[in-house]
Amino acid sequence: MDDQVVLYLMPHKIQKKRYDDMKKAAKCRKFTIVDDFSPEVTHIVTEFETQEQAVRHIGLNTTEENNEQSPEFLKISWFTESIKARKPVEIQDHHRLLRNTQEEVHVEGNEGASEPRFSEWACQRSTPLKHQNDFLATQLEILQKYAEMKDENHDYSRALAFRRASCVVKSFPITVTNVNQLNGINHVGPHSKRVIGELLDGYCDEINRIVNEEWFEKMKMFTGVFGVGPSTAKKWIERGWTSIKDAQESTDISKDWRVQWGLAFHDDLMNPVKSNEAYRFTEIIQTEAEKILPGIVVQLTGGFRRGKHQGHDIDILFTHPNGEETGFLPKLLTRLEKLNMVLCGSHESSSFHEKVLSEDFKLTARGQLDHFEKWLGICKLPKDLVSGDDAQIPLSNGLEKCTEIKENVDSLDDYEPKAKKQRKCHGDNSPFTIATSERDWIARRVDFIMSPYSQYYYALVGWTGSKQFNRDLRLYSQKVLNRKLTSHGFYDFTTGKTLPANSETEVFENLNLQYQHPKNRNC
DNA sequence: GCGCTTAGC
DNA sequence: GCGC
DNA sequence: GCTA
Ligand SMILES: Nc1nc2c(ncn2[C@H]2C[C@H](O)[C@@H](COP(=O)(O)OP(=O)(O)OP(=O)(O)O)O2)c(=O)[nH]1
Ligand SMILES: [Mg+2]
Ligand SMILES: [Mg+2]
Repeated sequence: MDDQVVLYLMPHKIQKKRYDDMKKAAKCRKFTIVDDFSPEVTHIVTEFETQEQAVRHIGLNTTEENNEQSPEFLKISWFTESIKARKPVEIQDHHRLLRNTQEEVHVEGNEGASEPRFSEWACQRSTPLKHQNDFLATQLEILQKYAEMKDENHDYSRALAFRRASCVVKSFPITVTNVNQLNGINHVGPHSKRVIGELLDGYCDEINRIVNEEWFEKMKMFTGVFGVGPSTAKKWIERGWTSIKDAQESTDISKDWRVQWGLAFHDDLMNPVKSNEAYRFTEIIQTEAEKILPGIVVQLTGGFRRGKHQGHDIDILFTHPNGEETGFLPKLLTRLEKLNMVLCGSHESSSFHEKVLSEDFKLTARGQLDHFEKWLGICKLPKDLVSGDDAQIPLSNGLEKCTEIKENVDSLDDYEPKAKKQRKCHGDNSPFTIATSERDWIARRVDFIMSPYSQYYYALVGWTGSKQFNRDLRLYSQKVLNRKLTSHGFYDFTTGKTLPANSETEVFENLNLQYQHPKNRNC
């Protein structure tokens, strides 16, 4: 009788319910089963294919074989047989996990081919910007958007379904000419198939009716305002408003700073940001950032990092390899305000910073938060930086355009400017007054994010997106690996610990996923 | 029938 | 809406 | 509810 068996059942790749049932079954039969891996574990049971995969997820540094002491790595089949026998059965070779050889294991279903079979997970497929089914994807995303805006009986999930169908055709290797080509492909169900079939025949009534709906046009227009979502947009339509002007002229409009500034600068913000503009702005920010904190890493992320030529904003991620990042964002914002580049914005903190709970990051004497990780706002960018069709406008030139007060700037370093400075808004004038005044700059939505170096590569993956890629990655993490992925890390629900990553590649390795280049994350 | 990404304000 |  |  072998009473030395200590069982560890890895939760990865097992549905939560099934996992709990299995543990219960083991406990019923008086097996010694532990929740977390520890050195006294003798039998590891897992759904992973190979021992190497399992080892990586236990987070064990078992590069060396630990002689007779090392635990057995076993398939689920050993577990089920043991449950049936009501005792641990004798281990045979077919119970053991495979060992990785030099060669990657072949994916079943397409012999000899190098391409893996079409995955049900978007994060396991390549989704480039330019693909084979632009028309179909665009049309399916009309259904997505319409469902998002209708949002009656939880239409948001229907919207998700259409988005997934769209992402399938975006990553499909050939142009779809017959709907039967999508047979057996996940996330393209009867409804999407019907729509695709009709589109291929030249006419889809459902989509036609939607694009001819005035309500849909108005919803798209109003939700295009920064700070206005479907709920507010519906209220505005019910008031009888039909144009942005109607909202701008209203007196009892929301006091939310985002809506006020969003309405005032709607024309500017509707104008898409071009990639050249984003690159140049990033260089300006890098120059200023390095003055404040030498060694800082400045990375343009968001859609531009995925190779998009246009975007609705500029997303910039910062980190510092020596962990000297605390307090940087407030300094950067103060600096940009002195350069007269900031219109308005707001700070967000993070609950994931180790120090945020322990130390007193309260208010400084100047009444400003001195610790935050994210800033969302609107910046002023010189018009020639925007229009400059990649001409040879030197950066300094672009900068001067923003800074009527530039001569003073360098001597202003710790000088408190004039009267009261509002928290969310800059200057004494109203957003509308500023927007309609003569100006040589354009308003742009900007996001700044500071990440501790230990979390940087998770932040980079998260802020590179796309949003749909993130959702899929996070769902995969939860359902397949039973772990939580965020832009701060990759957590084990049971141990509460996170796996470190020192590159984007390592983030994908931790997830046991093929690396996807940013340009192929355009889900 | 249930679940559908995760987080801050 | 789609997958389990 | 809106935003990333
Ligand atoms: N996890 C998660 N990440 C998101 C979500 N929305 C956006 N992100 C991430 C992925 C995006 O690429 C990144 C920047 O957000 P943006 O709204 O700026 O999107 P993106 O830059 O991709 O497109 P854009 O051209 O700016 O419209 O933030 C979300 O709902 N969940
Ligand atoms: Mg963006
Ligand atoms: Mg953004």
